[in-house]
Amino acid sequence: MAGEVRQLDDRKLAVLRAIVQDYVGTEEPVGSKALVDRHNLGVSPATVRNDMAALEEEGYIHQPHTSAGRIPTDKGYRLFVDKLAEVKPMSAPERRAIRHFLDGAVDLDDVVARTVRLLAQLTRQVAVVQYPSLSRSTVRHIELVALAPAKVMLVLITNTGRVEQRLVDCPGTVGETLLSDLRARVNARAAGQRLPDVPGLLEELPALFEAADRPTVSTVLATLFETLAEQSEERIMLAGTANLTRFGHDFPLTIQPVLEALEEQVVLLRLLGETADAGMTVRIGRENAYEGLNSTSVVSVGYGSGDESVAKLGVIGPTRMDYPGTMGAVRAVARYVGQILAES
Amino acid sequence: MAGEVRQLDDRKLAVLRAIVQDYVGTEEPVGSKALVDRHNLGVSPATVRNDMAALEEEGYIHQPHTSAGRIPTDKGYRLFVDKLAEVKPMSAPERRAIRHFLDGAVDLDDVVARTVRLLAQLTRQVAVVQYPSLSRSTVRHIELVALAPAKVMLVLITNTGRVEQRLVDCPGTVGETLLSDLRARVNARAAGQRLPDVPGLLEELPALFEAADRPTVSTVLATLFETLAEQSEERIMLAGTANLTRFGHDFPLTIQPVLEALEEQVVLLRLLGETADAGMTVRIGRENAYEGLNSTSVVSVGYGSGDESVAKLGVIGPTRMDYPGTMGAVRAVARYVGQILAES
DNA sequence: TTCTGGCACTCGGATGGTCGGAGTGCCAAG
DNA sequence: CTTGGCACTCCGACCATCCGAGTGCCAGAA
Repeated sequence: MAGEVRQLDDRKLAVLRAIVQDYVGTEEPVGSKALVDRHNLGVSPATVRNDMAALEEEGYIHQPHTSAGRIPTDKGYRLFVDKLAEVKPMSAPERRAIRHFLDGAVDLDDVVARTVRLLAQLTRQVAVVQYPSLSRSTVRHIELVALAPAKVMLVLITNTGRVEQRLVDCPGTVGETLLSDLRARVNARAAGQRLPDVPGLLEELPALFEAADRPTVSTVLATLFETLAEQSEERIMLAGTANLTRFGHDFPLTIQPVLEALEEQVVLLRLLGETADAGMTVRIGRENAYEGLNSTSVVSVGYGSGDESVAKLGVIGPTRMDYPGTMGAVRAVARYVGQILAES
Repeated sequence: MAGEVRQLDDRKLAVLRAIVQDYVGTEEPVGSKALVDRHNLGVSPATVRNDMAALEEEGYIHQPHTSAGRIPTDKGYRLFVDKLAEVKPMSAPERRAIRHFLDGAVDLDDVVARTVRLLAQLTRQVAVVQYPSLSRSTVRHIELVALAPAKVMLVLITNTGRVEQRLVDCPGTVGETLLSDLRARVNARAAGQRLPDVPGLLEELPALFEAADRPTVSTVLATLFETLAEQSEERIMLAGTANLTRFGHDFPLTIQPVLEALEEQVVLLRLLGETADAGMTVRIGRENAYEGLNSTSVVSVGYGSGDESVAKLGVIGPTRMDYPGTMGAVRAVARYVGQILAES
């Protein structure tokens, strides 16, 4: 008995899978007849209809009008993603192309720019790439440059290639001796350390200097700490917004909030922030906290130079997207970006 | 006689001006009756109709369908901009708001980001701001940092606050003495100079070093020259794409090419590049070289810290835009950005 | 000569009715 | 439990009609 119930459920799942696949392909509600024609489920349309009724009862699919085909609901897509779909790996030529395209990058900006374009092209959707975040990076070098008697430029270089600079107005004239002394000490302690740990390591540094120099040292360090902490400096790059126009022909109403969301770095950062550190995150329709993205899905994943993720990237598309393909592309790109970062 | 002809022409121009204003306001073809109702031209609809016929004959306006109102053509807008419209100055509160909003910026990225958002908000259109170009800037400081025995990081800081960094792989180990010597000499010659002039000034620098060090010096200099020359590093920031959705309700067909154009930095750079160095440039519809922007107008202007323009900014909107207001906003923002840059 | 009121005409867009077909739900039989 | 049959629903396309805004032109007034 249990076996037969199981059998039934399997078929219902197969029907759901078929509905999702067809709908993603055609963008039109799919009916029972079309289903049996296109997929060789070994049953008749009438049977499929019964299954559909059950699936609808459970909230996995839904019909826009009484006598129309069915459309997957968010819940339906969710089940599809969780249970029915397998991430589609990139083909060998695709992998080569990714590799080749990313290999040409000359600096971090370029890596990010190439990545985001590549992702947009591969998925034909909107791609988002976050710059390696400061908080996960380590210090490669901290440079202090005297620009004027009381002006120092502070340059922070991270292992991910990110460079941040700040102008420091010092309370008094800054001698070259003091500056190189400070530079040496700061680097000795901070180099190789994770950014958030640095303030702790430099805490008693002013005490090591002569009283006269302490204000200057403190000022410089304060600016450094600010720079380290500045989460607001999280940056993001975007590409493929033109793909939004393919979202369906009813879209004028739905494209505007999406574009607005994409302009708000804060929204995007939060979006990516919700990505799990390991594994891929898929947020479908209403699962997105931000209202403007209620009819879109977000596929995101962390990437990093080592095992650890230093930032996130992802794509944003209609809920009716090709999940296996998209997930495959996102995963592959994330992996290669990680490799590139590790090499540089 | 001549006086009477003149009179006629003046009225026709007034009619054209009225048509442009009404059409920009309502987004609907404007008929003769509506015109005389809304503007107090002292004549009857029939007279206006005659003038309209003449204007159409001349190609300044056009009717989409036989029995519809008139719409200005690109040529009509051009005449309007050249002869009939006056740039609308910003009101005092608006100017204060601009000033205040831009004053909060902490670094160059922030200035550009704020500017572009501000411009998008003021004009309710798509805004574009080019980063101060390297070729117009001068060197503030060049820093050399040893990262590894044979790896040097080169950091170029310009007077506009731009920072460029490059990794240099040197042919051999680089001693600290050599590095500081090189740093001192380079800065002594290059500081304060315009970027394109720098290579010339450093040309015989290798000759001043010992033979053993020359390969290293040359390598570093080569990278520096590359960085200086890298026009491709021209960067641009964009905001307000969501405003595209207001372009009219027929827009699905027209929004896509625009979005595509906006994604191509190259297109945008060329667009801004065509801006006259002094004064404001307005390109209307077909006047834009890029095909995707054939139904948009671009208002752009140079900005700079001194009298000289170091970069361009502008907005992109439908040909049916509020030219006086847009031009006013663009001019005002450019002026204030210039001031901000001059101060920092 | 220039402007004006009148008039016939055009044509786009809205309204509403009809019709076909895709798709459904249900039922009775296999 | 599956299947074929059947009645039913209802969307969307198609078509005809109609209304009104707007035009061009003309004859008369200023």
